[in-house]
Amino acid sequence: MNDGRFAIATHILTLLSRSGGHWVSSEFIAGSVNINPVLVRRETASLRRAGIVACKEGKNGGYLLARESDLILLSDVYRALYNGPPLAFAKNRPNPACEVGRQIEGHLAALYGEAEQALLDVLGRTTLKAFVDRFD
Amino acid sequence: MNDGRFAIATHILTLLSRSGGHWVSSEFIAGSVNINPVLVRRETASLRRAGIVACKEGKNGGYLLARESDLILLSDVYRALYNGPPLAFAKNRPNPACEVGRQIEGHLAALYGEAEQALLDVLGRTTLKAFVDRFD
DNA sequence: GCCAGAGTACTCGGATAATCCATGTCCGAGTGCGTACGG
DNA sequence: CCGTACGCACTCGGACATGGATTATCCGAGTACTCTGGC
Repeated sequence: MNDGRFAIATHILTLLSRSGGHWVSSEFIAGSVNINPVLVRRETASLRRAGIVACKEGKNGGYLLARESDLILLSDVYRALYNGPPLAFAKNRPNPACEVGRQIEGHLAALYGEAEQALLDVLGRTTLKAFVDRFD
Repeated sequence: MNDGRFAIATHILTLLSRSGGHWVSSEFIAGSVNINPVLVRRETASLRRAGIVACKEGKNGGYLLARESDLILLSDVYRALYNGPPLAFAKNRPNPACEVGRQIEGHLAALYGEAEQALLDVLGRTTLKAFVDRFD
């Protein structure tokens, strides 16, 4: 979560929520977030697969919220981005010949499960609309 | 947190907790975690700055818990590793000319604060000793 | 004046190249043990 | 035989290469608006 992707996604959705139902291009979004338009499309791809945003190609195309902002929970956004396997150990597996190495993945997975659930509880308490309403 | 650093640190501390008060070298730890010894030293450097582990150079040197394992909370470990500024936006600052871009960092920081606190609450409920006791 | 059709402009999506950070390798600093020499 | 001093082996810590992943550039696919020609 602290890799910036959630921040980008939230920024995108905030812009879409304030667009008044108009299609917003990735280039415009990129200008506000101050990143490359391709990165915007990367994130919107995840959000689109999760059914949070809709896209339209061609002239005057862009992105739009797929449903009302008060029906989008920030936990939905989190899940849309991090729906992969729980990455307790990304690359190197611990040494199975070591008593600790053999068991730690399971224990860490349990701990991570608790932690992630707590995170989702917090994010699930806030809708996108509530978040956007905090802006002037 | 999902970058593997916490997993490595927890693994290290588990090994130290089971060492029976003997100094454990970074190379031995690396063998169990299955990573390069330098990465172990990187993490122990953070843990040492936080006063969680002690180190000794020279022959028969290595690392040791700086205090009893039931006095080390997993939240202490988390704070030791991620004590930097809240990285809501790591690299590119949002466009200040945009109404959303100007405000989103603050709103995200508030949200991240809540989320991180929930995480710390979970981790703060478990001591290193309790975690290690789950191993056979 | 009105309709149809092609052209054009604009946008998303994916493939390929460049950049950056995490990882790995190497070398210096420090410490304890072993050994050898002198008393 | 005992004490001291030197040398060596081992370990941490930081500086400099390397590799893979993130980021940026480019090109193709698709859609709506526009302009032109015909009726």
